Amino acid sequence: MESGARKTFLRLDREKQRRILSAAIDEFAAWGFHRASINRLVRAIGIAKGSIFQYFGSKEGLFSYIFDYAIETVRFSLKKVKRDTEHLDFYSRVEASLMEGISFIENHPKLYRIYLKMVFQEDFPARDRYLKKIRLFSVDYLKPLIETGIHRGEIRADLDPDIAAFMLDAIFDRFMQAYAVPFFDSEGTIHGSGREEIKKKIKQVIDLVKRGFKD
Amino acid sequence: MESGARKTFLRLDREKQRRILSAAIDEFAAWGFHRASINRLVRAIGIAKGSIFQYFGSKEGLFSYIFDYAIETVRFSLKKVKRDTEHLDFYSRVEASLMEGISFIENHPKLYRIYLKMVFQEDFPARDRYLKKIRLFSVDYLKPLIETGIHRGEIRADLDPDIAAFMLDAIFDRFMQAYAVPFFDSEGTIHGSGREEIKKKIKQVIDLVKRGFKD
DNA sequence: CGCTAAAATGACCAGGTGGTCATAGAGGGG
DNA sequence: CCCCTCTATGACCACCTGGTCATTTTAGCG
Repeated sequence: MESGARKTFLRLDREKQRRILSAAIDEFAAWGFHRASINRLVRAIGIAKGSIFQYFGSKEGLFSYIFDYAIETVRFSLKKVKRDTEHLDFYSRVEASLMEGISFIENHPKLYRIYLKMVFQEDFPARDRYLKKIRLFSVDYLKPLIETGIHRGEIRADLDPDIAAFMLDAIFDRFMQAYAVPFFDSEGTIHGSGREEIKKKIKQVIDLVKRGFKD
Repeated sequence: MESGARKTFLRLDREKQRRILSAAIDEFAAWGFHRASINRLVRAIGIAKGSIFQYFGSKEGLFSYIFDYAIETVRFSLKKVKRDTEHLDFYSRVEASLMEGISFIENHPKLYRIYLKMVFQEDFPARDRYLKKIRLFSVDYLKPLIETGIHRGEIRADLDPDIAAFMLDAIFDRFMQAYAVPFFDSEGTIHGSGREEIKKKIKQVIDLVKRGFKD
Protein backbone atom coordinates (compact mmCIF):
# COMPACT_ATOMS: atom_id res chain seq x y z
CA MET A 1 0.00 0.00 0.00
CA GLU A 2 2.99 2.30 0.44
CA SER A 3 2.70 2.85 -3.29
CA GLY A 4 5.60 0.83 -4.49
CA ALA A 5 8.74 2.96 -4.27
CA ARG A 6 11.69 1.21 -2.73
CA LYS A 7 14.34 3.04 -0.70
CA THR A 8 16.85 2.57 -3.50
CA PHE A 9 14.78 4.88 -5.65
CA LEU A 10 14.35 7.46 -2.91
CA ARG A 11 18.11 7.57 -2.43
CA LEU A 12 18.61 8.65 -6.05
CA ASP A 13 19.37 12.31 -6.60
CA ARG A 14 16.31 14.46 -7.27
CA GLU A 15 17.09 15.02 -10.94
CA LYS A 16 17.32 11.34 -11.79
CA GLN A 17 14.10 10.65 -9.89
CA ARG A 18 12.39 13.38 -11.87
CA ARG A 19 13.68 12.03 -15.21
CA ILE A 20 12.44 8.54 -14.44
CA LEU A 21 9.00 9.61 -13.24
CA SER A 22 8.53 12.00 -16.13
CA ALA A 23 9.33 9.29 -18.67
CA ALA A 24 7.05 6.83 -16.89
CA ILE A 25 4.18 9.32 -16.94
CA ASP A 26 4.75 9.79 -20.67
CA GLU A 27 4.67 6.06 -21.21
CA PHE A 28 1.51 5.39 -19.21
CA ALA A 29 -0.28 8.41 -20.65
CA ALA A 30 0.50 7.35 -24.19
CA TRP A 31 -0.29 3.67 -23.85
CA GLY A 32 -2.36 3.07 -20.73
CA PHE A 33 -1.27 0.62 -18.07
CA HIS A 34 -1.39 -2.66 -19.94
CA ARG A 35 0.15 -1.55 -23.20
CA ALA A 36 2.85 0.52 -21.57
CA SER A 37 6.18 -1.22 -22.07
CA ILE A 38 8.98 -1.37 -19.54
CA ASN A 39 11.43 -2.12 -22.35
CA ARG A 40 10.43 1.05 -24.18
CA LEU A 41 10.54 3.01 -20.95
CA VAL A 42 14.08 2.05 -19.94
CA ARG A 43 15.27 2.69 -23.49
CA ALA A 44 13.81 6.21 -23.26
CA ILE A 45 15.38 6.90 -19.88
CA GLY A 46 18.68 5.24 -20.71
CA ILE A 47 18.91 2.91 -17.74
CA ALA A 48 18.90 -0.87 -17.41
CA LYS A 49 15.66 -2.78 -17.21
CA GLY A 50 16.54 -4.34 -13.89
CA SER A 51 16.76 -0.93 -12.28
CA ILE A 52 13.06 -0.24 -12.67
CA PHE A 53 12.28 -3.43 -10.83
CA GLN A 54 14.82 -2.55 -8.19
CA TYR A 55 13.16 0.84 -7.76
CA PHE A 56 9.50 -0.15 -7.84
CA GLY A 57 9.29 -3.93 -7.54
CA SER A 58 6.93 -4.31 -10.46
CA LYS A 59 5.17 -2.48 -13.25
CA GLU A 60 2.21 -2.03 -10.96
CA GLY A 61 4.41 -0.63 -8.21
CA LEU A 62 5.59 2.06 -10.59
CA PHE A 63 2.07 2.85 -11.73
CA SER A 64 0.83 2.95 -8.18
CA TYR A 65 3.50 5.41 -7.16
CA ILE A 66 2.59 7.78 -9.99
CA PHE A 67 -1.14 7.46 -9.44
CA ASP A 68 -0.94 8.16 -5.73
CA TYR A 69 1.09 11.24 -6.47
CA ALA A 70 -1.52 12.42 -8.97
CA ILE A 71 -4.37 11.94 -6.53
CA GLU A 72 -2.52 13.85 -3.84
CA THR A 73 -1.99 16.73 -6.26
CA VAL A 74 -5.67 16.90 -7.15
CA ARG A 75 -6.82 16.67 -3.59
CA PHE A 76 -4.45 19.39 -2.52
CA SER A 77 -5.50 21.89 -5.16
CA LEU A 78 -9.19 21.22 -4.54
CA LYS A 79 -8.82 21.79 -0.83
CA LYS A 80 -7.17 25.06 -1.59
CA VAL A 81 -10.04 26.21 -3.82
CA LYS A 82 -12.59 25.23 -1.23
CA ARG A 83 -10.77 27.23 1.39
CA ASP A 84 -10.03 30.22 -0.83
CA THR A 85 -13.63 30.57 -2.00
CA GLU A 86 -15.39 30.02 1.28
CA HIS A 87 -16.66 33.59 1.37
CA LEU A 88 -18.16 33.44 -2.13
CA ASP A 89 -21.67 32.32 -3.04
CA PHE A 90 -22.37 28.72 -4.09
CA TYR A 91 -22.36 29.32 -7.83
CA SER A 92 -19.10 31.24 -7.82
CA ARG A 93 -17.54 28.43 -5.82
CA VAL A 94 -18.73 25.88 -8.33
CA GLU A 95 -17.31 27.96 -11.16
CA ALA A 96 -13.99 28.28 -9.36
CA SER A 97 -13.87 24.54 -8.71
CA LEU A 98 -14.47 23.69 -12.34
CA MET A 99 -11.87 26.24 -13.38
CA GLU A 100 -9.44 24.56 -11.02
CA GLY A 101 -10.16 21.27 -12.74
CA ILE A 102 -9.33 22.86 -16.07
CA SER A 103 -6.12 24.25 -14.64
CA PHE A 104 -5.14 20.82 -13.44
CA ILE A 105 -5.53 19.42 -16.95
CA GLU A 106 -3.55 22.32 -18.29
CA ASN A 107 -0.71 21.72 -15.84
CA HIS A 108 -0.81 17.93 -15.87
CA PRO A 109 -2.45 16.81 -19.11
CA LYS A 110 -0.77 13.44 -18.98
CA LEU A 111 -1.93 12.65 -15.48
CA TYR A 112 -5.48 13.38 -16.55
CA ARG A 113 -5.11 11.05 -19.51
CA ILE A 114 -3.83 8.30 -17.26
CA TYR A 115 -6.87 8.81 -15.05
CA LEU A 116 -9.30 8.63 -17.97
CA LYS A 117 -7.77 5.47 -19.32
CA MET A 118 -7.80 3.82 -15.95
CA VAL A 119 -11.40 4.55 -15.13
CA PHE A 120 -12.75 2.83 -18.21
CA GLN A 121 -10.57 -0.24 -18.11
CA GLU A 122 -12.39 -2.55 -15.81
CA ASP A 123 -9.71 -5.18 -15.72
CA PHE A 124 -7.01 -3.64 -13.66
CA PRO A 125 -4.74 -4.49 -10.77
CA ALA A 126 -6.02 -2.81 -7.62
CA ARG A 127 -8.44 -0.69 -9.64
CA ASP A 128 -10.96 -0.55 -6.83
CA ARG A 129 -8.40 0.86 -4.49
CA TYR A 130 -7.75 3.76 -6.85
CA LEU A 131 -11.37 4.37 -7.61
CA LYS A 132 -12.31 4.60 -3.98
CA LYS A 133 -9.75 7.33 -3.52
CA ILE A 134 -11.24 9.27 -6.41
CA ARG A 135 -14.82 8.92 -5.32
CA LEU A 136 -13.89 11.29 -2.52
CA PHE A 137 -14.31 14.09 -5.01
CA SER A 138 -18.03 13.75 -5.29
CA VAL A 139 -18.87 12.53 -1.84
CA ASP A 140 -16.44 14.57 0.20
CA TYR A 141 -16.19 17.66 -1.94
CA LEU A 142 -19.37 18.35 -3.86
CA LYS A 143 -21.91 17.23 -1.31
CA PRO A 144 -20.81 19.50 1.56
CA LEU A 145 -20.64 22.33 -0.94
CA ILE A 146 -24.24 21.72 -1.91
CA GLU A 147 -25.38 21.39 1.67
CA THR A 148 -23.78 24.70 2.52
CA GLY A 149 -25.55 26.19 -0.50
CA ILE A 150 -28.92 24.95 0.71
CA HIS A 151 -28.18 26.16 4.21
CA ARG A 152 -27.33 29.62 2.97
CA GLY A 153 -30.54 29.70 0.92
CA GLU A 154 -28.70 29.87 -2.41
CA ILE A 155 -30.28 26.61 -3.49
CA ARG A 156 -33.99 26.00 -3.11
CA ALA A 157 -34.71 23.76 -0.17
CA ASP A 158 -36.95 21.36 -2.07
CA LEU A 159 -34.18 20.30 -4.47
CA ASP A 160 -32.94 16.77 -3.85
CA PRO A 161 -29.23 17.11 -3.01
CA ASP A 162 -28.47 13.82 -4.75
CA ILE A 163 -29.97 15.10 -7.99
CA ALA A 164 -28.01 18.31 -7.65
CA ALA A 165 -24.82 16.36 -7.04
CA PHE A 166 -25.51 14.12 -10.02
CA MET A 167 -26.02 17.16 -12.23
CA LEU A 168 -22.82 18.86 -11.16
CA ASP A 169 -20.85 15.62 -11.41
CA ALA A 170 -22.08 15.14 -14.94
CA ILE A 171 -21.25 18.67 -16.00
CA PHE A 172 -17.84 18.73 -14.35
CA ASP A 173 -16.75 15.47 -15.90
CA ARG A 174 -18.02 16.28 -19.32
CA PHE A 175 -16.58 19.77 -19.35
CA MET A 176 -13.15 18.48 -18.41
CA GLN A 177 -13.35 15.66 -20.92
CA ALA A 178 -14.36 18.09 -23.63
CA TYR A 179 -11.41 20.29 -22.76
CA ALA A 180 -8.98 17.37 -22.89
CA VAL A 181 -10.40 15.17 -25.66
CA PRO A 182 -11.81 16.73 -28.85
CA PHE A 183 -14.29 13.91 -29.35
CA PHE A 184 -16.30 14.92 -26.30
CA ASP A 185 -16.53 18.50 -27.43
CA SER A 186 -19.35 17.74 -29.83
CA GLU A 187 -20.29 21.40 -30.09
CA GLY A 188 -16.67 22.33 -30.77
CA THR A 189 -16.60 25.23 -28.35
CA ILE A 190 -14.48 24.03 -25.45
CA HIS A 191 -11.50 22.07 -26.68
CA GLY A 192 -8.53 24.27 -27.47
CA SER A 193 -10.10 27.45 -26.09
CA GLY A 194 -8.07 29.93 -24.08
CA ARG A 195 -8.49 30.64 -20.37
CA GLU A 196 -10.82 33.60 -20.83
CA GLU A 197 -13.11 31.80 -23.25
CA ILE A 198 -13.24 28.82 -20.91
CA LYS A 199 -14.16 31.07 -18.03
CA LYS A 200 -16.96 32.59 -20.05
CA LYS A 201 -18.19 29.16 -21.08
CA ILE A 202 -18.16 27.94 -17.50
CA LYS A 203 -20.16 30.99 -16.45
CA GLN A 204 -22.75 30.30 -19.12
CA VAL A 205 -23.14 26.68 -18.09
CA ILE A 206 -23.32 27.39 -14.37
CA ASP A 207 -25.80 30.23 -14.97
CA LEU A 208 -27.99 27.65 -16.64
CA VAL A 209 -27.58 25.36 -13.64
CA LYS A 210 -28.43 28.27 -11.36
CA ARG A 211 -31.82 28.73 -13.02
CA GLY A 212 -32.59 25.16 -12.07
CA PHE A 213 -31.14 25.28 -8.57
CA LYS A 214 -32.32 28.58 -7.17
CA ASP A 215 -35.80 29.45 -5.93
CA MET B 1 -14.73 -0.45 -45.00
CA GLU B 2 -17.25 -3.24 -45.57
CA SER B 3 -16.62 -4.03 -41.94
CA GLY B 4 -14.48 -7.09 -42.35
CA ALA B 5 -16.74 -10.12 -42.77
CA ARG B 6 -15.70 -12.41 -45.59
CA LYS B 7 -18.19 -14.44 -47.63
CA THR B 8 -16.99 -17.63 -45.97
CA PHE B 9 -18.41 -16.37 -42.69
CA LEU B 10 -21.68 -15.27 -44.24
CA ARG B 11 -22.13 -18.75 -45.73
CA LEU B 12 -22.05 -20.31 -42.25
CA ASP B 13 -25.38 -21.38 -40.83
CA ARG B 14 -27.07 -18.75 -38.66
CA GLU B 15 -26.48 -20.61 -35.43
CA LYS B 16 -22.73 -20.89 -35.87
CA GLN B 17 -22.50 -17.23 -36.86
CA ARG B 18 -24.38 -16.32 -33.72
CA ARG B 19 -22.13 -18.46 -31.51
CA ILE B 20 -19.00 -16.89 -32.93
CA LEU B 21 -20.21 -13.31 -32.67
CA SER B 22 -21.56 -13.83 -29.19
CA ALA B 23 -18.25 -15.22 -27.97
CA ALA B 24 -16.35 -12.41 -29.68
CA ILE B 25 -18.54 -9.79 -28.02
CA ASP B 26 -17.87 -11.46 -24.68
CA GLU B 27 -14.15 -11.38 -25.32
CA PHE B 28 -13.97 -7.73 -26.41
CA ALA B 29 -16.30 -6.59 -23.64
CA ALA B 30 -14.24 -8.35 -21.01
CA TRP B 31 -10.80 -7.33 -22.22
CA GLY B 32 -11.07 -4.40 -24.61
CA PHE B 33 -9.64 -4.54 -28.08
CA HIS B 34 -5.94 -4.83 -27.38
CA ARG B 35 -6.07 -7.31 -24.54
CA ALA B 36 -8.69 -9.49 -26.19
CA SER B 37 -7.05 -12.74 -27.26
CA ILE B 38 -7.83 -14.65 -30.41
CA ASN B 39 -6.38 -17.78 -28.83
CA ARG B 40 -8.76 -17.53 -25.90
CA LEU B 41 -11.63 -16.76 -28.23
CA VAL B 42 -11.20 -19.79 -30.49
CA ARG B 43 -10.78 -21.99 -27.45
CA ALA B 44 -14.10 -20.72 -26.12
CA ILE B 45 -15.89 -21.25 -29.42
CA GLY B 46 -14.22 -24.56 -30.17
CA ILE B 47 -12.92 -23.78 -33.65
CA ALA B 48 -9.44 -23.48 -35.11
CA LYS B 49 -7.54 -20.23 -34.93
CA GLY B 50 -7.14 -20.00 -38.68
CA SER B 51 -10.90 -19.92 -39.12
CA ILE B 52 -11.26 -16.54 -37.45
CA PHE B 53 -8.79 -15.10 -39.91
CA GLN B 54 -10.58 -16.80 -42.76
CA TYR B 55 -13.84 -15.24 -41.59
CA PHE B 56 -12.69 -11.72 -40.74
CA GLY B 57 -9.19 -11.25 -42.14
CA SER B 58 -7.79 -9.85 -38.91
CA LYS B 59 -8.57 -9.07 -35.31
CA GLU B 60 -9.56 -5.59 -36.36
CA GLY B 61 -11.85 -6.93 -39.06
CA LEU B 62 -13.73 -8.91 -36.43
CA PHE B 63 -13.95 -5.92 -34.12
CA SER B 64 -15.07 -3.70 -36.92
CA TYR B 65 -17.88 -6.07 -37.86
CA ILE B 66 -19.19 -6.13 -34.33
CA PHE B 67 -18.87 -2.40 -33.83
CA ASP B 68 -20.68 -1.52 -37.02
CA TYR B 69 -23.48 -3.83 -36.02
CA ALA B 70 -23.70 -2.11 -32.63
CA ILE B 71 -23.85 1.34 -34.17
CA GLU B 72 -26.59 0.29 -36.54
CA THR B 73 -28.61 -1.05 -33.65
CA VAL B 74 -28.32 2.19 -31.70
CA ARG B 75 -29.12 4.35 -34.68
CA PHE B 76 -32.17 2.29 -35.50
CA SER B 77 -33.66 2.44 -32.03
CA LEU B 78 -33.03 6.17 -31.72
CA LYS B 79 -34.71 6.88 -35.02
CA LYS B 80 -37.69 4.96 -33.80
CA VAL B 81 -37.94 6.98 -30.60
CA LYS B 82 -37.67 10.23 -32.47
CA ARG B 83 -40.48 9.20 -34.79
CA ASP B 84 -42.67 7.73 -32.05
CA THR B 85 -42.44 10.80 -29.84
CA GLU B 86 -42.81 13.49 -32.45
CA HIS B 87 -46.18 14.56 -31.07
CA LEU B 88 -44.87 14.97 -27.51
CA ASP B 89 -43.31 18.09 -26.00
CA PHE B 90 -39.54 18.59 -25.95
CA TYR B 91 -38.97 17.43 -22.38
CA SER B 92 -40.97 14.24 -22.77
CA ARG B 93 -38.98 13.47 -25.89
CA VAL B 94 -35.72 13.95 -24.05
CA GLU B 95 -36.93 11.67 -21.28
CA ALA B 96 -37.96 9.02 -23.80
CA SER B 97 -34.60 9.25 -25.56
CA LEU B 98 -32.67 8.77 -22.35
CA MET B 99 -34.93 5.88 -21.40
CA GLU B 100 -34.18 4.33 -24.77
CA GLY B 101 -30.47 4.64 -24.01
CA ILE B 102 -31.02 2.79 -20.74
CA SER B 103 -32.95 0.10 -22.58
CA PHE B 104 -30.09 -0.35 -24.99
CA ILE B 105 -27.68 -0.95 -22.11
CA GLU B 106 -30.16 -3.37 -20.60
CA ASN B 107 -30.46 -5.31 -23.84
CA HIS B 108 -26.83 -5.08 -24.92
CA PRO B 109 -24.71 -4.43 -21.84
CA LYS B 110 -21.61 -5.85 -23.46
CA LEU B 111 -21.85 -3.67 -26.54
CA TYR B 112 -22.05 -0.63 -24.31
CA ARG B 113 -18.95 -1.77 -22.43
CA ILE B 114 -17.09 -2.20 -25.69
CA TYR B 115 -18.08 1.32 -26.65
CA LEU B 116 -16.89 2.79 -23.36
CA LYS B 117 -13.55 1.08 -23.54
CA MET B 118 -13.02 2.17 -27.11
CA VAL B 119 -13.77 5.83 -26.54
CA PHE B 120 -11.16 6.24 -23.85
CA GLN B 121 -8.37 4.35 -25.52
CA GLU B 122 -6.77 6.86 -27.76
CA ASP B 123 -4.43 4.48 -29.46
CA PHE B 124 -6.66 2.43 -31.64
CA PRO B 125 -6.84 1.17 -35.19
CA ALA B 126 -9.33 3.23 -37.16
CA ARG B 127 -10.59 4.85 -33.97
CA ASP B 128 -11.46 8.09 -35.72
CA ARG B 129 -13.66 6.27 -38.16
CA TYR B 130 -15.72 4.82 -35.33
CA LEU B 131 -15.89 8.04 -33.37
CA LYS B 132 -17.18 9.99 -36.33
CA LYS B 133 -20.03 7.56 -36.67
CA ILE B 134 -20.91 8.04 -33.02
CA ARG B 135 -20.74 11.80 -33.06
CA LEU B 136 -23.87 11.62 -35.16
CA PHE B 137 -25.77 11.17 -31.95
CA SER B 138 -25.16 14.65 -30.68
CA VAL B 139 -24.99 16.52 -33.93
CA ASP B 140 -27.69 14.75 -35.87
CA TYR B 141 -29.98 13.75 -33.07
CA LEU B 142 -29.89 16.19 -30.19
CA LYS B 143 -29.45 19.41 -32.09
CA PRO B 144 -32.53 19.14 -34.32
CA LEU B 145 -34.50 18.12 -31.25
CA ILE B 146 -33.41 21.30 -29.48
CA GLU B 147 -34.12 23.46 -32.49
CA THR B 148 -37.62 22.06 -32.73
CA GLY B 149 -38.04 22.78 -29.04
CA ILE B 150 -37.03 26.40 -29.49
CA HIS B 151 -39.27 26.70 -32.52
CA ARG B 152 -42.23 25.39 -30.59
CA GLY B 153 -41.50 27.83 -27.76
CA GLU B 154 -40.78 25.08 -25.25
CA ILE B 155 -37.26 26.39 -24.78
CA ARG B 156 -36.60 30.08 -24.19
CA ALA B 157 -35.28 31.73 -27.35
CA ASP B 158 -32.29 33.38 -25.67
CA LEU B 159 -30.75 30.07 -24.63
CA ASP B 160 -27.62 29.22 -26.63
CA PRO B 161 -28.41 25.90 -28.39
CA ASP B 162 -24.78 24.80 -28.03
CA ILE B 163 -24.94 25.20 -24.27
CA ALA B 164 -28.22 23.31 -24.20
CA ALA B 165 -26.71 20.53 -26.29
CA PHE B 166 -23.65 20.38 -24.06
CA MET B 167 -25.85 20.09 -20.99
CA LEU B 168 -27.97 17.28 -22.40
CA ASP B 169 -24.91 15.46 -23.73
CA ALA B 170 -23.32 15.60 -20.32
CA ILE B 171 -26.42 14.36 -18.55
CA PHE B 172 -27.15 11.58 -21.02
CA ASP B 173 -23.63 10.21 -20.93
CA ARG B 174 -23.32 10.37 -17.20
CA PHE B 175 -26.72 8.84 -16.56
CA MET B 176 -25.95 5.91 -18.82
CA GLN B 177 -22.50 5.46 -17.35
CA ALA B 178 -23.95 5.53 -13.86
CA TYR B 179 -26.45 2.87 -14.85
CA ALA B 180 -23.78 0.64 -16.36
CA VAL B 181 -20.77 1.24 -14.09
CA PRO B 182 -21.22 1.56 -10.32
CA PHE B 183 -18.26 3.88 -9.96
CA PHE B 184 -20.02 6.67 -11.82
CA ASP B 185 -23.09 6.40 -9.66
CA SER B 186 -21.51 8.40 -6.88
CA GLU B 187 -24.84 9.06 -5.25
CA GLY B 188 -25.73 5.38 -5.42
CA THR B 189 -29.22 5.94 -6.76
CA ILE B 190 -29.06 4.85 -10.39
CA HIS B 191 -27.00 1.70 -10.76
CA GLY B 192 -29.02 -1.45 -10.26
CA SER B 193 -32.37 0.33 -10.07
CA GLY B 194 -35.45 -1.11 -11.75
CA ARG B 195 -37.20 0.38 -14.75
CA GLU B 196 -39.75 2.35 -12.76
CA GLU B 197 -37.20 3.87 -10.43
CA ILE B 198 -35.04 4.82 -13.40
CA LYS B 199 -38.00 6.47 -15.07
CA LYS B 200 -38.70 8.47 -11.94
CA LYS B 201 -35.04 9.48 -11.68
CA ILE B 202 -34.98 10.57 -15.30
CA LYS B 203 -38.08 12.66 -14.75
CA GLN B 204 -36.48 14.37 -11.76
CA VAL B 205 -33.32 15.19 -13.68
CA ILE B 206 -35.11 16.45 -16.76
CA ASP B 207 -37.49 18.51 -14.63
CA LEU B 208 -34.42 20.22 -13.25
CA VAL B 209 -33.17 20.81 -16.77
CA LYS B 210 -36.56 22.19 -17.70
CA ARG B 211 -36.32 24.91 -15.06
CA GLY B 212 -33.17 26.08 -16.77
CA PHE B 213 -34.42 25.74 -20.32
CA LYS B 214 -37.93 27.13 -20.24
CA ASP B 215 -38.94 30.79 -20.05
C1' DC C 1 -17.72 -44.41 -56.27
C1' DG C 2 -14.28 -40.47 -57.89
C1' DC C 3 -13.37 -35.69 -58.54
C1' DT C 4 -13.14 -30.97 -57.26
C1' DA C 5 -13.55 -26.86 -54.89
C1' DA C 6 -14.24 -24.85 -50.52
C1' DA C 7 -13.48 -24.87 -45.64
C1' DA C 8 -11.22 -26.19 -41.39
C1' DT C 9 -7.10 -27.07 -39.02
C1' DG C 10 -3.12 -26.31 -35.86
C1' DA C 11 1.98 -26.37 -35.99
C1' DC C 12 4.72 -22.76 -36.68
C1' DC C 13 6.70 -17.92 -36.94
C1' DA C 14 8.72 -13.51 -35.54
C1' DG C 15 8.21 -10.36 -32.23
C1' DG C 16 6.88 -8.86 -28.23
C1' DT C 17 5.89 -9.10 -22.70
C1' DG C 18 7.08 -8.63 -17.39
C1' DG C 19 10.32 -10.27 -14.54
C1' DT C 20 14.93 -12.55 -12.71
C1' DC C 21 19.55 -12.91 -11.23
C1' DA C 22 24.53 -13.81 -11.72
C1' DT C 23 27.90 -10.67 -12.56
C1' DA C 24 30.33 -6.30 -12.72
C1' DG C 25 31.07 -1.85 -10.88
C1' DA C 26 31.16 2.00 -7.58
C1' DG C 27 32.16 4.21 -3.30
C1' DG C 28 33.65 4.58 1.27
C1' DG C 29 36.11 3.19 5.57
C1' DG C 30 39.97 1.27 7.56
C1' DC D 1 45.80 -1.31 -0.68
C1' DC D 2 41.76 -4.66 0.63
C1' DC D 3 37.14 -5.43 1.89
C1' DC D 4 32.39 -4.89 2.08
C1' DT D 5 27.93 -3.26 0.92
C1' DC D 6 24.94 -1.23 -2.19
C1' DT D 7 23.70 -0.39 -7.03
C1' DA D 8 23.52 -1.07 -12.03
C1' DT D 9 23.41 -4.11 -15.75
C1' DG D 10 21.51 -6.85 -19.67
C1' DA D 11 21.37 -11.67 -21.19
C1' DC D 12 18.05 -14.73 -20.36
C1' DC D 13 13.46 -17.04 -19.13
C1' DA D 14 8.79 -18.69 -19.81
C1' DC D 15 4.94 -17.22 -21.82
C1' DC D 16 1.85 -14.95 -24.89
C1' DT D 17 0.56 -12.34 -29.10
C1' DG D 18 -1.62 -11.82 -34.06
C1' DG D 19 -1.05 -13.93 -38.14
C1' DT D 20 0.34 -17.62 -41.88
C1' DC D 21 -0.19 -21.53 -44.76
C1' DA D 22 0.68 -26.37 -46.14
C1' DT D 23 -2.10 -30.01 -45.28
C1' DT D 24 -6.30 -32.46 -44.28
C1' DT D 25 -11.26 -32.78 -44.05
C1' DT D 26 -15.71 -31.97 -45.73
C1' DA D 27 -19.55 -31.41 -49.02
C1' DG D 28 -21.75 -31.48 -53.27
C1' DC D 29 -22.19 -33.25 -57.80
C1' DG D 30 -22.14 -36.44 -61.56
